[in-house]
Amino acid sequence: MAVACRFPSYQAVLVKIKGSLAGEEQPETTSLKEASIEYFVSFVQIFGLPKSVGQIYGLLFVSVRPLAMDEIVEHLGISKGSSSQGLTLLKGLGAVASEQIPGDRREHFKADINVSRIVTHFFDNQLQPRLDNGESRLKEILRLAQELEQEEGGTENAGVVTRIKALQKWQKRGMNIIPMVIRWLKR
Amino acid sequence: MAVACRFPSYQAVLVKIKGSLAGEEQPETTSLKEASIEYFVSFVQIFGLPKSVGQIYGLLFVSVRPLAMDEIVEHLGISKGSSSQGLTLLKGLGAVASEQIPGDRREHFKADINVSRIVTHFFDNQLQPRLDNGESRLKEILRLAQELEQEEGGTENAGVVTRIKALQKWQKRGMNIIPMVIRWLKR
DNA sequence: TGATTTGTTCATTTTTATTTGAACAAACCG
DNA sequence: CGGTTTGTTCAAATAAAAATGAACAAATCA
Repeated sequence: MAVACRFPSYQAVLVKIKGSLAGEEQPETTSLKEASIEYFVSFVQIFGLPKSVGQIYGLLFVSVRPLAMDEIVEHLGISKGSSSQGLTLLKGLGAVASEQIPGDRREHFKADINVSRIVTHFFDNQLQPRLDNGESRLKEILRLAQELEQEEGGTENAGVVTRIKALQKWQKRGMNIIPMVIRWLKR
Repeated sequence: MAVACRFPSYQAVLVKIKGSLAGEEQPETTSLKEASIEYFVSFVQIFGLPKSVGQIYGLLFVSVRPLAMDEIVEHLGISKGSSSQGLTLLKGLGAVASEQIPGDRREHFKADINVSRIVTHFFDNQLQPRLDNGESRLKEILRLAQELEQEEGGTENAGVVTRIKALQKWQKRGMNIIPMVIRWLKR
């Protein structure tokens, strides 16, 4: 499974236009459950997460009591496999917690709205490692560029080297801003 | 085309393991061009952008002079269509600029490393509108929950209403942090 | 212990996104 | 003008991601 921040796809706009011309009807009234699911589906899609993950969270978010997996499957009409994978992911993010209900063997899930924890988890586990990896790769790129500059003895590559060094500064800046944002969220 | 922040996909890990067992060989030496392309491909994929966009930017980033579209097509072995669409996207992000070279009719492209402008553009055009939309949707969700609470007269939904209000606070926080980050990047 | 319930895994299917390339338009050239 | 170069668009092909569901394992029960 994968997390990202998304733009609408190349041809998505065209599809939308065609859809509205074809006269797609939207339901006039929306229930709380439907509204919540829709909201979280589009939210998780910003981060490139599967729709099913948003559906599950949206359902749990407006549920008055924790739900068992088979209840989620039934409410959403998704497969057991998707539920299991989606819940595993959401637990991993710290976005849902599970508890036992006396006299019921099933695991029961509820939405956790500790956004600060979720974001921190995302930054630490997803963003930070990528930035760390990027740092060492940039070093290698700089090395290659400087090598070329020497070999050729020319000034042609000087601009490239400067550009790489500028990017390194931005890389560092990016890494510095993460703990700042986390601190601000926890405040 | 669509932008997001990505996790690796559900089955991606398995594929990796299979690959290493099959003994995929990596080239021992990497050129500057290759290293730069790889770097930016994985970078843009964090944001859910197509690989071709990263390839194009990576190539332009280490090019000593601006390149015409047919040169990009030739270097990368991608189609004219992908180049055109990718360059349009990158121009839209403010990540590449184009210029005319005297005596040559073709448009020439070069990488722009004004990261602050790119990030600002992303926040303003992608993130902010989504958050604005989210705000009004949350209001509707709250209304529906309060309606239910009244109808049933019960206290069952009280927890849900509280949860929605908590989420609204986080929504506001999210919207506040954007200008802060932008200001910090511009500093 | 054997039957039943609960939950996970992963090959296959389905859905969605990206790339291609041919058709087209627009600008330039002689 | 007609021919050529440059660049865009979009239907179709390809590639990638997500969902399904059957097979399996593990826990509980009677």
